[in-house]
Amino acid sequence: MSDSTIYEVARLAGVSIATVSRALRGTGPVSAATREKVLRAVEELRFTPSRLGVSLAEGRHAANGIVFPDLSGPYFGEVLLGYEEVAAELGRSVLILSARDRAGVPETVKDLATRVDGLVVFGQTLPDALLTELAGSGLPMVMLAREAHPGTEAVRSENADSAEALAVHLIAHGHRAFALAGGHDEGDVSQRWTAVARTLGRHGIAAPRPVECPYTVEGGYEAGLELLGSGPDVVMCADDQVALGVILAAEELGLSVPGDVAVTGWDDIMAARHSRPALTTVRQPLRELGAAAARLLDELIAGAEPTDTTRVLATDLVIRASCGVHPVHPPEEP
Amino acid sequence: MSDSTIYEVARLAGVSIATVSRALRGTGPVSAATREKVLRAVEELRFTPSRLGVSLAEGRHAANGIVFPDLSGPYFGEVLLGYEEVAAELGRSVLILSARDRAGVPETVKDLATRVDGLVVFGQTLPDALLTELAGSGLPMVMLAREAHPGTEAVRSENADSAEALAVHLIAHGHRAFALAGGHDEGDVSQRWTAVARTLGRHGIAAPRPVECPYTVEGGYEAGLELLGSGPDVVMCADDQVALGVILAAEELGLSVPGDVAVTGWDDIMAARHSRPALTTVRQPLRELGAAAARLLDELIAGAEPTDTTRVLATDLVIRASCGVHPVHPPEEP
DNA sequence: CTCTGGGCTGTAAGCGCTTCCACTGCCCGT
DNA sequence: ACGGGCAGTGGAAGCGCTTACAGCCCAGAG
Repeated sequence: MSDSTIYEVARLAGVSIATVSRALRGTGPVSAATREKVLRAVEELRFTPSRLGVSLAEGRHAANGIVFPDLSGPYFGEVLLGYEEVAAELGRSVLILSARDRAGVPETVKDLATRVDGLVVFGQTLPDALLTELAGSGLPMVMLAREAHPGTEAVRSENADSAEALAVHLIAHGHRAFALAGGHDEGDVSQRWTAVARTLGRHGIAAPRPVECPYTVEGGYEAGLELLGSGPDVVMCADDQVALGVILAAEELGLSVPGDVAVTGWDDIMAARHSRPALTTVRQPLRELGAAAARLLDELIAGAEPTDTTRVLATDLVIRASCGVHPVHPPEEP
Repeated sequence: MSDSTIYEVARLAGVSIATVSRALRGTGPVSAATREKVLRAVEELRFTPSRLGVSLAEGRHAANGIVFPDLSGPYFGEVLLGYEEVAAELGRSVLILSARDRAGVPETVKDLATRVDGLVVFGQTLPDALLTELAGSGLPMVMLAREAHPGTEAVRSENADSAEALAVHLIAHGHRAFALAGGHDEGDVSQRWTAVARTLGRHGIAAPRPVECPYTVEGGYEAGLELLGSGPDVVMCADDQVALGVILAAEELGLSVPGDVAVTGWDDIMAARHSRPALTTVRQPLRELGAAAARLLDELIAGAEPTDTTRVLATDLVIRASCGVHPVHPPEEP
């Protein structure tokens, strides 16, 4: 952008750059006549202050970053949207970074860190050592979809209670042979599996070991082919994409859902509602998750001390057809 | 980020900042011993050069922006992912801006423009006057999902041919009473409707006026309630979300899809494949769209002159159940 | 033994802006 | 009539870095 600088504006207006700056930001006294001259010059030159100069002088970026894993799908998009919206309201630009190539990630993230006033980090995207280093350097950070790391804040949605409620519901359906699809290494998911295991245990049901798979439709399909061989009553999945994949696998194997096997997801992505059968799942407040992170980050940037606290957002159990047919099934609002 | 500066590194290493800079970037000769000292100091201070300083001195940001409309849904997320991936490969950070609140958009975009080396702009997100001003200021720009604006490059996916193919397919199904859901004001969509109208005309079928609606499930639902009253054979929708909404509306009205009315979408979002019935649609190469935009932008930033050219990416007609039952319907790969 | 040419370093001039400080008038109180 | 105060303004010092440009020293050439 071959933009004009504050010097050209000052020259054209016949004043000093200090006056231009004051006139534009409304800091310090400027006579009406002078302001007028400055504004005219700004108009004529189509001057917009260089963010670089402003940031360097102000010592702040008016921008913050968000780093998320490679995963595609609707989940991150939604959270990102909520995040960007609030950040924009707070006058901050948003830098995104997808930590896909493990190789250069630490450098890339550190570079990102010098472009922003604060950072939101998704789940287990970054190694703990790096988080510690970043937090230690005084970078305001908010963790998303996991517990707070020392020196940060965190927001996640509720896991254990909803998982228990879902398990209880499935048990009430008469399901006894459970299968779990989707690894348990990630913070959020492992909390759910733990709660499920506890709940099943209380009912005298043995908790299965989750079958690891990528959180994609393809991953779910593969896991489904493997799982369904043992003839479970129900497959609980780490997220909706996995569940959709499992349903495809069931179809492939000639099994009816929920007739032969029930399937549940997590997240309530758009496809969950439109799938056949419609997916029983747990709705996460994705936009709110992003929005809350943006607000927390803003507080930290404003000077609040990190409290290592994890905020928990409520979820909704969404009962649809995939977990077993219900006597009454009121239509959803569009 | 209370990071250390190059001065502290220089002092600790006992050299000048110029030497530190040279040692770190490998520009200019530095003795092995000195380099060693510098690296040790960098290590000890955990020094990462401030992007602000570097950019100001280099006169480049190593970052580019992307601005998209308010719309949520899977579409933008996918494109964004493709964009970010390539941008990262090219060593550029990505700033995102959602142009939702019409009020401050010009200022916000201009501010964004001073943070980046180039900009990708989605569809009709920004008024033409603003595009002209930005392009006129020498900002490298790539338009996405629309024709090139003077002074820019553009990438979109193919519209007319696929729309015609889809219309021909529907006619072959025996459908005659067509309805169109989703406004025609946007560049991409209007190209499709034009092609559909032409095709229908060739078959002596009157082309209907598209019913305007937001490109969301809700919008499609409302439009569906309105459209389905006149008993069309088939509803062609501006995108998959609208189509899913129309299907819900049909369900609400007790109509079977595709028995009573066929429905088609556009984009092939994830939900299209899992919906009941599975949606006949046109697959857009979303990631590639974003990736191509990133590469084009990089060329412009590297100094290429804008050619006002629009690249067109091929699409795939995806025939599923929603347009009418087919004798043979091979299962899709997961 | 002097001269020359590199190799290696440091000095300093920006890059575009904000803001502290100093300075000039001018109005007002006394 | 005179000093104080303040609105209005310009000068200049950074903010953290890159990069000419210049200087130094030493080896090899003549």
